[in-house]
Amino acid sequence: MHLSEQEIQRRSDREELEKLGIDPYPSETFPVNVSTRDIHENYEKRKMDYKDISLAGRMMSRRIMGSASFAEIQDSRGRIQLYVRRDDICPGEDKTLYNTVFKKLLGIGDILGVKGFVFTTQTGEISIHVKKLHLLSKSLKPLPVVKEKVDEAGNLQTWDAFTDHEQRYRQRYVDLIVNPEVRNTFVQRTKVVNSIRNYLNDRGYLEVETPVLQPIYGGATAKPFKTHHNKLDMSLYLRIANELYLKRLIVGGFDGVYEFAKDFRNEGMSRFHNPEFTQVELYVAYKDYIWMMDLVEKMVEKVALDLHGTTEVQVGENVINFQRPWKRYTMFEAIEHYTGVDISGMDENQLRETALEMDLELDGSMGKGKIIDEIFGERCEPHLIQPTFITDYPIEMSPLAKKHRSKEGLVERFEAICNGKEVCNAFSELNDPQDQRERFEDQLELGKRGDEEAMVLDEDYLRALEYGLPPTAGLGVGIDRLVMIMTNQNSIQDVIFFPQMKPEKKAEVSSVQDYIDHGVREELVPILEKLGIQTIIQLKELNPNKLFNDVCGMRKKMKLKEVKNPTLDEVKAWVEALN
RNA sequence: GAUUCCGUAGCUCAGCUGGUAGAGCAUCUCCCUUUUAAGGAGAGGGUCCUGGGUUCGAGCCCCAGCGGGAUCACCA
Repeated sequence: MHLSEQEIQRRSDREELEKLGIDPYPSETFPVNVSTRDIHENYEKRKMDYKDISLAGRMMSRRIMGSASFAEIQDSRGRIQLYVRRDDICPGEDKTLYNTVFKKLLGIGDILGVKGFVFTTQTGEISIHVKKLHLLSKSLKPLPVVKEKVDEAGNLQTWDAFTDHEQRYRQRYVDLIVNPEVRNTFVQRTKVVNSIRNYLNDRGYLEVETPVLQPIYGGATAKPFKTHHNKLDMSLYLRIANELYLKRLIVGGFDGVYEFAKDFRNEGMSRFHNPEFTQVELYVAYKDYIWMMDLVEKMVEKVALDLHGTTEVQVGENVINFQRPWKRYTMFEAIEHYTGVDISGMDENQLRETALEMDLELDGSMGKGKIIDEIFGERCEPHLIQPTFITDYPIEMSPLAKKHRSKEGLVERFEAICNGKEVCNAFSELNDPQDQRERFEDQLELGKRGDEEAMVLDEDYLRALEYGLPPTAGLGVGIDRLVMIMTNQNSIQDVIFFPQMKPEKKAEVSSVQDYIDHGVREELVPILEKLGIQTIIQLKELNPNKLFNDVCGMRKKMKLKEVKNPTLDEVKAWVEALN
């Protein structure tokens, strides 16, 4: 493994610490009695309470000014400045702890425990005057150092920010250490989930768990991930939704169930799509979609209030206001409003023509429902910035929703659209088993026409419906997208800790032992590595005379006086062994 | 999957028409009793993503690949 200069330095610092009898990874607990946030919030009010404090965290900066130093330590809540004076942490004659350990062997990124008292410096910064200093964990990787300053206007300026998306997502731990707003986004994410969970629990709905591995996937139109169970020797699918299982539970007699579900869809990725994502689905017996619209409005309004204390949320250029009531359009009204065309009476051919006139791309597998969905998705959805309910969808695109009580060809379904994207989907659940069977059969037909997302027929679900599903309202809320809006993030990757990425490629590198086994003296290995040789195989292609010269030259350049040069015969042996 | 942009030191980024690689921070050494992104002085640090090609000569030009971003498509 190739180590950078700084990594080698840190490994050597670690060894020096051990030689001084300091365990770089001690096992004893370090008692903490205060957080940085507690100090910042309460010190001014209750100064006497902060005379004997104990705090742990990661050292983020260090400024040495002779026999006194300043450092910043970061815990899970924030940062605070440390004031470390030589004669305080080294009261006796031996000044090693300050001069050697603190000034030389510790570094940015190390996790420290400190004991002392809180005070305010001459420049007015609340700080900890350190009396005792403990190393709790030595960091061997240099941390990207981000400097920040609040200017007179109150704006946060940053220098050398850690911004590379690939590194931030692959090494989220580093992202979290150096970019505090990232941590905050994820705290907010959990608040969104808690807010919804509390809302639903307060109404007496039961949080449940249903299978992730499903023999028949269902509940949505999407392509699944397929896997295999060895002992049962059968195919299983990672769920694309949990809808059908939750409704089985309503059949079983629960009157309100919900689940925060990780769902998996084997489709494209974008800033709105990760292969695994989170939805909360809720089913409530003896209710309909109109009732559910009220619930969504109240619940999401509460989420905004819980997070921000207001119903208004800044999202990109827009301020989105979640205050009830939200606008409501039927799907046909929305299309007419944004395109001027009334499609409510059209058959499939007329719809196809209309869509083509709007320059939309269609393919042969698209039925009536998909075409309408295409028109809506292209011409209406992007315009819907403020939260808006779209109701009464065509029956063809909603195989699990109940027929509309009064409008022919439609179902009792709504979506809430916000910032141009769907954030939830709900309907009065179809509970007529015969109708449901026919809808599944229509889906099979679509599947035969080439629609890869068409649903498959689930006999067990139909059997459950035959026992009788009460009238039920169902809801799915995309948590990732709701969090994106609530936290003003532009990409789903910024609200998922570990978004899916291609694996990092590992460069093939021979180990020192590989070289020794090949007859290369250990002390010569760093020279070969320095010459850019990664694997022993590479030696095969080299001219032994040139390699001999290069090794001797590099030994001189690296000033390795104690290393004996190889002989030409030695080098020839390395190369010939491979040819 | 398509289009397009990007990949240079631990981090952020320069690098001209092709002429053997630079800055700030970080690191190291020395000096220094309270500083506010930054105390002073000095030093070291590079597979210029990878592999081919063109050329006397490639970080730069051409081709292929890998990884990532953005937009579009599919979708939530």
